[in-house]
Amino acid sequence: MEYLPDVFKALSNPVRWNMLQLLKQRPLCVNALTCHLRVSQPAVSQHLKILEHAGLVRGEKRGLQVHYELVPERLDESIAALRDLMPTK
Amino acid sequence: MEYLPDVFKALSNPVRWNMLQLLKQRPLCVNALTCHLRVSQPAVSQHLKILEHAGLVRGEKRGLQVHYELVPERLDESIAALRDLMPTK
DNA sequence: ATATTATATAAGTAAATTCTAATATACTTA
DNA sequence: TAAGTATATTAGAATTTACTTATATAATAT
Repeated sequence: MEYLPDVFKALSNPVRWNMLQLLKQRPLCVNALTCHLRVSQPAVSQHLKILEHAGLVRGEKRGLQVHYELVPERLDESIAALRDLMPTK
Repeated sequence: MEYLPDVFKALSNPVRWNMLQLLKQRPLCVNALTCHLRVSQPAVSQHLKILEHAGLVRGEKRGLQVHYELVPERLDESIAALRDLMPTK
């Protein structure tokens, strides 16, 4: 559970939060994500790297494109960590 | 839900995470928190300010001391936000 | 009133974050 | 092979974070 601050750090940026919202429905390629956000393509790649390192998304190469999708397991672990913080158990 | 990145930013620091773990059981005053952590008292006060601004803790003055405690409602909201991100619903 | 104790604020600094512009890499197609 | 497209990486600048030291504020006690 030592990676938790990394996960929350990944979640703490508004651009990355928007990216996760976009990925919530379906996987998207870098270009599609870039079109929906107000930052450059390199910025999107950099944010994806942070999210991937935190284990929150996963990229799969498909021809020229890389399709990124959420990793629900990591979200589950984050939820569990927050729930563990609750005083009333 | 616009404050969410602030909440996750508050959660993303290891010192603050430790503080929340310490507050999980019972309220603690600033000095007690400082004794358990490796940073100075002013640093603890500054971290508490960030946690309080994020709505994750609340301080109550009791004589000379200020007792800080978790705010479970905000934790609940954060959990709900993460759950809302889950693809399989 | 003065001293003591607990906490908060201010000022300054080193390191981390986040962006853009430029460039590199990888794959596909003519 | 050469050109085009999608993504990643690099370098550098502006901003934010997180700390320490010094000081201020507030409450209590002598």
